[in-house]
Amino acid sequence: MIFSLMAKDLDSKGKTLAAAADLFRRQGYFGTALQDILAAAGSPRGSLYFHFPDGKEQIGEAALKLAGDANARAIAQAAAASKNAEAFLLRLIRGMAAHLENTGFRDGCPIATTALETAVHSEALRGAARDAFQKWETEIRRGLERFAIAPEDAASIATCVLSQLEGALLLARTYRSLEPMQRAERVLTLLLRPRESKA
Amino acid sequence: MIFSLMAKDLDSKGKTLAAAADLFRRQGYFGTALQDILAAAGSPRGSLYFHFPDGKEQIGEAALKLAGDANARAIAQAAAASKNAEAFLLRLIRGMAAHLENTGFRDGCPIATTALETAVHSEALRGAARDAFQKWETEIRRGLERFAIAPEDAASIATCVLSQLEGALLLARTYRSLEPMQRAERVLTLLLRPRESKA
Amino acid sequence: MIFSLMAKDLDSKGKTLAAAADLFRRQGYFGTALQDILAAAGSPRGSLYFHFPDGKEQIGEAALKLAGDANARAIAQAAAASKNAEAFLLRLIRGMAAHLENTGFRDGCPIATTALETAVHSEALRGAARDAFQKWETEIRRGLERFAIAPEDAASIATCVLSQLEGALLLARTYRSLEPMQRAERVLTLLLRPRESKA
Amino acid sequence: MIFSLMAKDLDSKGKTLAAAADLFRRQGYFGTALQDILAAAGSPRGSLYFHFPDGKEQIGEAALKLAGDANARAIAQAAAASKNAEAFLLRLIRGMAAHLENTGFRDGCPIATTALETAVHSEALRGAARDAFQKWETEIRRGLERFAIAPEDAASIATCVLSQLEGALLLARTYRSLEPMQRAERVLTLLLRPRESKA
DNA sequence: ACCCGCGGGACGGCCCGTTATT
DNA sequence: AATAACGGGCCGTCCCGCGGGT
Repeated sequence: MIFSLMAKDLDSKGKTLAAAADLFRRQGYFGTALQDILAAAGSPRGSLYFHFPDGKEQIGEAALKLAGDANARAIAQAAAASKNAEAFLLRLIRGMAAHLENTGFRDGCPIATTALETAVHSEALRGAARDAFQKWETEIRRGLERFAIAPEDAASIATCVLSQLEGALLLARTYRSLEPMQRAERVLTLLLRPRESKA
Repeated sequence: MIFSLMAKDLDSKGKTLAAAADLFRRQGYFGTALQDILAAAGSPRGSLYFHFPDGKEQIGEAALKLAGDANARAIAQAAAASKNAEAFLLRLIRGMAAHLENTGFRDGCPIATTALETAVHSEALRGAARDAFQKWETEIRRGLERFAIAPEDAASIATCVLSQLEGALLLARTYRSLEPMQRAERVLTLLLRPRESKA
Repeated sequence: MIFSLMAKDLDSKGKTLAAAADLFRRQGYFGTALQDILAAAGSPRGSLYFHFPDGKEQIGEAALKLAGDANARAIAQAAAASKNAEAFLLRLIRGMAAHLENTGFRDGCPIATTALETAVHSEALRGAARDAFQKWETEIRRGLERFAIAPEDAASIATCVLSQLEGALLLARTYRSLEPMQRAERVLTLLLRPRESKA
Repeated sequence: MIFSLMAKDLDSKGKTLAAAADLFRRQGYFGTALQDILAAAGSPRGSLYFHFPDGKEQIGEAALKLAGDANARAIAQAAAASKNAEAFLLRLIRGMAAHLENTGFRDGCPIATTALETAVHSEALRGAARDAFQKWETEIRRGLERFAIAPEDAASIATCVLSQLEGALLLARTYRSLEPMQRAERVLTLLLRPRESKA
């Protein structure tokens, strides 16, 4: 059966992965011990090596991909549920702000911490982080194009939107305050204004 | 003499601190071992706990403060050297982009990595990161006010500018590409436009 | 059919055993992981405990027996192919020297390493090693008796011959040089001289 | 004070080393865990990495050197205490046999096991084992020359003597019997006979 | 009935951040 | 203020059963 297979898969590998993604998001990559992941997932130590023969790095890669894909889907859904570009972007940032607040400022971006930690240490993890960010950018761009943003603008705006979101998340988490998130809304709005003739 | 004192101080404590700040910037807090710092500074092992009785956390705090203050000064100087607000903000981001490129995308923000890593682990380090970011915001705000930006706008714009810079640095480092930095310039320009009536 | 049975057996159990014997010879018992054996034999993991319910120790025992019997047969063949006692012993040591050289000094005695490693750890493996060595001694003794060596001398000489061979193999492997093997030939020759009146 | 310093040194590093040499002799290199060594020496875990920064391999090297040098000295002393060549060689083998018996066949050659185990795994350990064996050969040769053995013969005889000793030790340990040691005496005696004209 | 993918505890060695001694 | 030593804990992986497939 499909369901039992999925359930089975999620009991062993998927559960570990979900726990890993969660912990990497909160504590970062180096700040999370494999022990923590196993304890959170309720998995024994040895089975980990079976599913992830390359060890922690492979878990990190898979966790980044998992979180990246989940977020990409969420972005696409936000676009589909919004009736204009501004609503779309505001939905994104407000969703993040709400999640941040709900977790007591513990759950920030699931990629950023690991990306920064491993930018120099591991090419594989940097690559996984890059893929995740790029997927997000792509989804934001697609969402914008949905609302008739000119394609030549959408890509550039998407990058700025993502930068702003990431920066605001970083500050909000560090300040333990939603103010950076709220102020960031202004930027999102400004970015959607028709670009003036550049002289 | 002031100079000899500084030199002397920089031989023992300051040198260690400079090395720590550098390594934390590139490798993050948990990714940097005390051994690495000692090796980079050429300091002997035992003397570390003479200068920093509270251990690694204290070194981290001091390193964050060092890097934070240095950057705050650089922001103030950028403001002083610019003839209008746009030039000021562009100088900031272009300076960062140049540094990033010059170090092969190794030197990103000296605070962000440690801030994210320790947001949950250490209240002291989160506090030090917060202080650094806030000093930067303050300096950016002051720079903007220098160019007649309305005080009630300057604070908000400063937060957005810092968010955008941080986010762009994160993406640029992860992508190993300056494109996010270049695209971020648009945001900085947009933020300086006179705010329209919000209807 | 005998052949298909052998082939079948050698595909599953015998293949694993052959790989084990090979690896134990080169890397020793503790230096060889079950994983290495499985990888070399191309066998799956779980089937191992079907053939060897007692685990690694049982594999070690079987591998020692396999290598011991093969070598015993080789000794008997060497005796049969030689026309006098000296030729017999020289054939033995030169065969070993050639094999050592052909494998880049990797293939030494297939028993010695495991025998020494497990002399204290496992009574079963020490027993298997003892059986192998004793079979060799017996075959050497028989070979000598074939050439009219007095039975009361043959047993003693056989022990000395085996000791000399083993010691020379050890030194040759450690030195990565055939010189100990060549020098050992002298001992083999001396042992065959008629024993003088010990007066 | 020199003595207290020596005692101090032997309490930390030397004690660990002595325990390591002992355990490697009995259980082999891979069969001995660092934990075993530390437990036997009563040393704490972390100090090991201080004294031996390169880890187990470095301990192995040092232990092989320690045992090798001690044995080389013992050989020289045996030569000095003997009144002819035969007495010298018999003293060697009988001393080893006595030690073997006294330890219940647990203490064999302190080098051989590790030498065979690591012949393929570690170049450093193979080198250390080689050095030890060569020192022994040299001491045996010197001892023989003391008793007017022709220099061109002494080296060759020394190699054969060492081979015979090592092989006999291997068999004796595996058989748990002194017989191979006793029979080896014959070889030592034969080796000292004047070499005949080789025609 | 034979086989094997998957999962499970247990150490193995390494190294980290730290403290007494001097 | 620097050498010497210290436990703790991390990651890897080792050797081993339990259930489903064929």
